[in-house]
Amino acid sequence: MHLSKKTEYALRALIYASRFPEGTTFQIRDLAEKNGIPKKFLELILLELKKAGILSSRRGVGGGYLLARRPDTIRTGEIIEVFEGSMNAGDGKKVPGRQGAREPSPAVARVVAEASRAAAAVLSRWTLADLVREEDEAAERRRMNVMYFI
Amino acid sequence: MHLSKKTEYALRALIYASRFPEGTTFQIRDLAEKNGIPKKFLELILLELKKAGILSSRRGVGGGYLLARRPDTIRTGEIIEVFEGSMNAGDGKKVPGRQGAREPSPAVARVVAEASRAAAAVLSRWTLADLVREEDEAAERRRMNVMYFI
DNA sequence: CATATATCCTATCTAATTAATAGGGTATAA
DNA sequence: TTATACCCTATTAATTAGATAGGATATATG
Repeated sequence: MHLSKKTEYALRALIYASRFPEGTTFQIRDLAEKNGIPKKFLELILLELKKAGILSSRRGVGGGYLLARRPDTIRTGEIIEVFEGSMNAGDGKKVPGRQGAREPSPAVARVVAEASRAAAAVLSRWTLADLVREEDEAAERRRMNVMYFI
Repeated sequence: MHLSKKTEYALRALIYASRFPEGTTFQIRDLAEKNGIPKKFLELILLELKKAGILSSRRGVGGGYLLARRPDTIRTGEIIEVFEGSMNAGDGKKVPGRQGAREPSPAVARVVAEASRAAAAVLSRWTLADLVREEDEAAERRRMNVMYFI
């Protein structure tokens, strides 16, 4: 499964957002600088996350973004769907198609749908809170490894 | 999960190939015409499937392509991997990356890897023989529906 | 109320990837 | 020796992803 840069940036942004105390905002500029993400590109991404009801925002001086809900209620699959479209079948926009082109085989469609559902099931088991915890544990493991080698 | 045109064409081609008696060949031209696939494009695809050990071929007059193995030994995942690359993590070619860019979060990597494995498991359960059977059953269902409406 | 701040919005540009063509080369049966 | 059908490399066209650009709008604060 391949994630686009948009999705990757979105996930990093939301992990970042999760580290702020509930109700306090962060600024795009800081997030962009600290994570090496192009600021203007990040604006578009956060805006989409807002429209999806995952982030909310306050404009003007002292404003910024913040999570719209608690991290343990935001599923990873929900985030990915915003940028990659539904993992499940039948989400595609119908294009006219070239002359002579046939419909994709129903058998293929079914297998793909089943595989997508299997992946979606995993992605909906993991919440943003799990990602943060996992990230902290990975950092801790790295720290222990460094100590081991000294 | 999105399939590229190449993968779609490859799957259609292999379902088509499965319908010929073992050991008999079919021609690119016929396959292309009957399925509305650009012939020259299809050549490239069949060639890749041959290199992957899924098809074999005979050149010259009376030649053509045929399955290299029996349909019930060819897994759907194997076919898809030829064109989409491994479903599992760590298959990407490392690109230098822009200044300031960070590594993708280990937490994200892990979730994606788990989701990919779940999808790959489904795709490796289904064989080409299953696809053909499923397609035939779908056709039969359509036929019954038509009768019902008469 | 002026100003600085920070989000909001739409359009455009560029690079990369995918899809498709093109034009012969090579093996083989008849 | 000829017609057939796969084999191979290169090029072009179309689409999508990634990134920039330039301002519009809302708001806290002096």
